[in-house]
Amino acid sequence: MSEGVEWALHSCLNLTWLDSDEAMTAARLAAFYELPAAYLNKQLQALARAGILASTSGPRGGFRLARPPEQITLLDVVTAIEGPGEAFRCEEILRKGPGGREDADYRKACVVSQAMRRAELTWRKELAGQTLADIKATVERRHPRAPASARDWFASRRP
Amino acid sequence: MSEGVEWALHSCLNLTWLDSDEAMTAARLAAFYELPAAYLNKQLQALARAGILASTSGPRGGFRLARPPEQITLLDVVTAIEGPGEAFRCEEILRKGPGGREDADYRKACVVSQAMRRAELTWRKELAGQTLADIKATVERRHPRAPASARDWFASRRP
DNA sequence: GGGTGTCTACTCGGATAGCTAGTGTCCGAGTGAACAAGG
DNA sequence: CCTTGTTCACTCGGACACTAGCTATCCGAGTAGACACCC
Repeated sequence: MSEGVEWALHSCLNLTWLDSDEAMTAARLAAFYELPAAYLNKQLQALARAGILASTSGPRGGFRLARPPEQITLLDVVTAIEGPGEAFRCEEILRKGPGGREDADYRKACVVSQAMRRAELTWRKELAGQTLADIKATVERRHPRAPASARDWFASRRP
Repeated sequence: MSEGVEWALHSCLNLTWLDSDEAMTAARLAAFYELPAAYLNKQLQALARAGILASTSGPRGGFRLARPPEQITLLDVVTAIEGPGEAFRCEEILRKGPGGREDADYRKACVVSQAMRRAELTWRKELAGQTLADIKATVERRHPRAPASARDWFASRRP
């Protein structure tokens, strides 16, 4: 799995602690974790294309959450970065086998494919069951000073 | 996920239909699905290193299951090919952040990492709950002629 | 005929290239704010 | 003082190199069977 998923999740989490009308620069989000700014920008672009973030150009521009954290699941973020394809992609090798039929859809018929798909479905379901708001709440419960600390850091680094 | 996982799973399934004392050549297993023989051989080597297959060299040599299908889970095969590392590898970017501690283990402490790890655990659990024997039984129930058909094909292609 | 040594063909095993996709960087288009000038 | 036009710094967005890991291939080490030869 791509490294950008971790960056995207933490960046989205940081955005939940901001005023929703305020936009955050990719450069500042990157500086928070000492990440390469240009590359994080690329990942945030993907999130914007997926409708998770809203981006505005020019001065005072940047990224902000496109919808409330309750409506952003971890699966949304992962899918935006990794793409919609499944991790286990059935290439239907049964078709090339002796009893293979050209018209059959082995993604559905193949038992191996089904088993792998079912496992991946539980993974997706687990990720879809956790929203950004849940993560935010858990972090705030365990580390109550984290949000204010992050806000202060971003405020102190304001240009 | 690597393409070899699909090949490995189907090859192991074919091996369940063989007499346990008979070894199957990588070349013949590859010919069954028209796969590149040398590359499949590489994947089977990984399965052998993991203790899933037993390999014997020389004439009448090849691969066979190292233990009964009931004791080989899908997770075993996936892990053998993909390696033991997790798909989401937490790089602990929190350590580089403002409140980061050098001594903390963010793979355990980070809420994001926990959520991703939990999802991946359900995936692993689902894969670990399915053995090669289960797959074999399901295939034989849905396509009763499949085992004999495969056996005949391998027999007809015996050098 | 039976035993034995050699030979050969066959198989795995690891070392070796090629290629796609993830990683990282850069510069340009667009934009909104700030500023200066004029009414 | 207020309005308006211009300028300009700032930001995203996509286009361009670089790297790592997956894909694919090849040849060598080892082995088990077959064969020929000798007793």
